[in-house]
Amino acid sequence: VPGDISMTAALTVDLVVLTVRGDSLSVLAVRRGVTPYKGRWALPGGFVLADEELLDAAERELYEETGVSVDAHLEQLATYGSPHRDPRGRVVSVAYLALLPNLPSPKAGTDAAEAHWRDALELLEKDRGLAFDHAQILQDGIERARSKLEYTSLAAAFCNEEFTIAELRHVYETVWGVSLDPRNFHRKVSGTEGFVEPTGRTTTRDGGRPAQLFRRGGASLLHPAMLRPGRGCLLR
Amino acid sequence: VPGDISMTAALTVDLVVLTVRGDSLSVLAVRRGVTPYKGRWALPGGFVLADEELLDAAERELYEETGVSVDAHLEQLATYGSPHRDPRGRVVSVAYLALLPNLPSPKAGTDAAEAHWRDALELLEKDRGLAFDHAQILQDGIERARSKLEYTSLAAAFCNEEFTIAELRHVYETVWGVSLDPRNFHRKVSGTEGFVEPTGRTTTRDGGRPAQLFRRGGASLLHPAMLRPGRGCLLR
DNA sequence: CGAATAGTGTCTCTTAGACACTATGTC
DNA sequence: GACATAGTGTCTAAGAGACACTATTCG
Repeated sequence: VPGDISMTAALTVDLVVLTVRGDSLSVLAVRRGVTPYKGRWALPGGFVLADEELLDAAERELYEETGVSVDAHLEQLATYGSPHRDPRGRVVSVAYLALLPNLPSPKAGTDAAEAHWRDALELLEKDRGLAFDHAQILQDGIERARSKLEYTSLAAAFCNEEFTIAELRHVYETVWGVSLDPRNFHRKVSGTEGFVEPTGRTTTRDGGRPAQLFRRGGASLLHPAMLRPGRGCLLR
Repeated sequence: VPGDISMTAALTVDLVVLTVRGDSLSVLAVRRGVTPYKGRWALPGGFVLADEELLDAAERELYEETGVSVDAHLEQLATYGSPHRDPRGRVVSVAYLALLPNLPSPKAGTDAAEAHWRDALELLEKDRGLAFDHAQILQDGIERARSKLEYTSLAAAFCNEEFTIAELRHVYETVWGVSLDPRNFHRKVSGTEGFVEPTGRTTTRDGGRPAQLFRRGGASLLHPAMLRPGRGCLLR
C-alpha cells in the first residue's frame, strides 16, 4: 500500500433491497443488536472481504439476508464516506440497490441477523432515524428506483417470472405513489417493443376476465420513456 | 475500527474532467511519472486525507489540477474497487465527474503533475490503454455526461457565464457526436422554461446576425427532455 | 343476470422533426 | 449586394391523457 499522507479505511457494502408488498414499497431492514446505534433499524450490509469484488460482496450480503441468488436486479448506488459517519473509525460504505419480486419466503436463508420488510417511506419518516447515514442512503435508493422506472424496463424486476400488465402497473403505482389509467398503461406497455413478451398463458388470480401473462422482454432501455405524471414543466 | 474478518483499503478519488474544446469532447489526463503504469496516461486523482469528505477531496484535486474552484459541476460517478486494480495493494477509488467550460488558461494552478486536455474518444481508442481501470472510468463518465444532457440542463455547465444558443447546441452536438437542427433546437431551448435566461446583451462573435446572450436558468431537470436523436424504438 | 377486471377505439393536445422563410449583422 | 448566422412559422407524424366501449370470467 502506497505511503505518504495516505489513509486507509474499512470497507463495507450496504444494501437497499426494495420490493413491492401489497400497496407499499418495502425495504429490507435489520435491527441492530450491538453498539453503536443498538436497537435502531439499519440497512443490511457488512464488510468486504480481503480479496473480494465489491459486487460480489453485495451479492453475498444479499444472499445471506434473503436467500436470493439470481433473478434480482443489483446495481451500485453511491458511496458514502464522511469521516465520522461511523463513530468507530473511518468506514466507507459502497451502497447497492437491489430490486426483488415479492418473495414467497421473505427471508429464506437467514442467518443470525433478522431481516424484516418495512414500509420504506414509513421507515424514513417515523422511527426517529435509522442508524448511521442510512436514511440518506435509503432516500437515494428510492429516488434511483423511481427514476429508473421511467426510462428502463426495470419495473419488471419487481414482478415474478410471469406477471400481468395490471401487476406491472401496480409496481409503478406503488413505487411512484400515483394512480395510472389502466387502459392507457396497457396500450403503452404492449406497444413498447421489447418491454414484455406474452407467454400465451392466462390467469384469473385477480378476478374478472382472464389476463394474459407476460415475461420480461429483451429491452432494458425504454423508448419512449414511461414518464411520471403530475410534474409541471420543469423541476428544481 | 471493527475487527473480525474485515479489511482496510487505501482510498482515492479520481476525476473525469470533461470540457468541449473546438469540435472535440476533451478530458483532463496526466502522464504518469512513476510506476506502476509509468509513462501511461491516467485520470487525475489522489488520496483522500485522513479527516476529509470525499467530495472535498474531489474538489481539492480538481483545484490542484485546473485552478477551478467554483462554477464547475461536480458529481459522484461510481466507485471502483476490484481487489487487484492497483498492483500496489487494495486501493478503492471513488470517481467523480466534473463538467467545465473551455477554460481560457487550461491548467492555471498546476503543480508538479502536468495535466493535458486530450480528446476523450481518441484517448479511449488509441494509446493502448490508460493506467489502471481508468478506461472503464472514463467510459462510464462519458456515458453519464451523455445521458444527463438529455434530462437535465447540465449542458450549460460546459458553457461560459454568458453563451449563445448556438454555443449550447454545439455542446450537445459535440458530446453526443450528432448534428442537430439549429432551428428546432432554438425553439426547444427557448421554449423550455427555466433552461436559459436572456441577459439582454448580444454578440457577433460567430459572424452573421448578432445572437442573444443567455445565462443558465433556474431549472436543473428538463421537462420535456432533450432526447438524443437516432435511437430506434428501444436499445440493448 | 350483475360485478369485476381485461383490453380496444377514438378524440384532443402537445411535442419532435422537417424545412421554408424572414431578420440583421459583416465584408 | 453577397454571405453568414439568428430566429420564426408551418406542416406532419407520433405520443400522452381522457374516457366510451367491448370482452370474458365468476358467482
